[in-house]
Amino acid sequence: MTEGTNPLSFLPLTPLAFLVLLALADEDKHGYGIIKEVEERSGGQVTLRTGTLYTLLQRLVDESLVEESLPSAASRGEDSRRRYYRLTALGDEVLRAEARRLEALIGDARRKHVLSDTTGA
Amino acid sequence: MTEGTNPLSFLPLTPLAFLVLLALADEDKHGYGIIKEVEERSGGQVTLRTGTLYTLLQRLVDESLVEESLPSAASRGEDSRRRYYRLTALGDEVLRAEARRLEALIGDARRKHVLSDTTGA
DNA sequence: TTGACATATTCCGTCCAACGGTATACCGTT
DNA sequence: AACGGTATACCGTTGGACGGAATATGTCAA
Repeated sequence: MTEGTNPLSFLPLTPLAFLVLLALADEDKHGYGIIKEVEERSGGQVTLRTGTLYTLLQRLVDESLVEESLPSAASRGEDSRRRYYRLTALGDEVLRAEARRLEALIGDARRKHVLSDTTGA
Repeated sequence: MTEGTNPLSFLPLTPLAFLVLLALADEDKHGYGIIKEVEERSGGQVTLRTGTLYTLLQRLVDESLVEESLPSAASRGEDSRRRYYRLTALGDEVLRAEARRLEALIGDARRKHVLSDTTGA
């Protein structure tokens, strides 16, 4: 790995990379499934084209944030063309680190009254 | 403006664009000041080079998210080389929209146990 | 008043992620 | 076998970010 294994060295993630890692956080998914999840989750606002997703996915594999996984028992019998991906331990750490970074920025935004303040402070 | 005035059409912002708009949220700043704020706010983690910042700033001006502002009364007497920038009404809307988008994603991350859950749910 | 250093902006070449679309192929249904 | 939906791969182009050099002004001290 050319970037070392320090999660912080991967930040900030591109918006799309964050979306993809987040989509893989709860369960392994195949490429097309990721496209669907991202589009639905954004309320159809973000349209993730195939050219974008598959090259991004390959990049994430190259960076060891994601790895291909053999179809699980649960997915056996499904479309054989599907290639499943899952987060690596490093990918999971990077996702958490980015989520914390964004959480801190949201806090800043609140302090600057960019967002309504839920705490009443 | 080539992109219309719908704030949602600007999303997602690049991580750097979000950082810069957020830096301008509370008060007008000059380029170098933005660089310092972003670096300090990230704990020295993000190093914003001049080439990156000034070209980004110009792009934001072209997109009508930011505009140059004459030095305010408060800043008069300061370094005359400084060029001050402020959010436009559109820029403010875009910043808010992006903050809300990120807030929603942070919620997803919590639901997926990527982040610790502050609500106890 | 000149020298040194920090501040501040501009400009340039390179790199790479994202974009948009096409090609290919397999799936299920009719 | 033909069709629409699913699924991945490939490719040329664009544009934001990168890294640094160039330029110039401000400040302060000797």
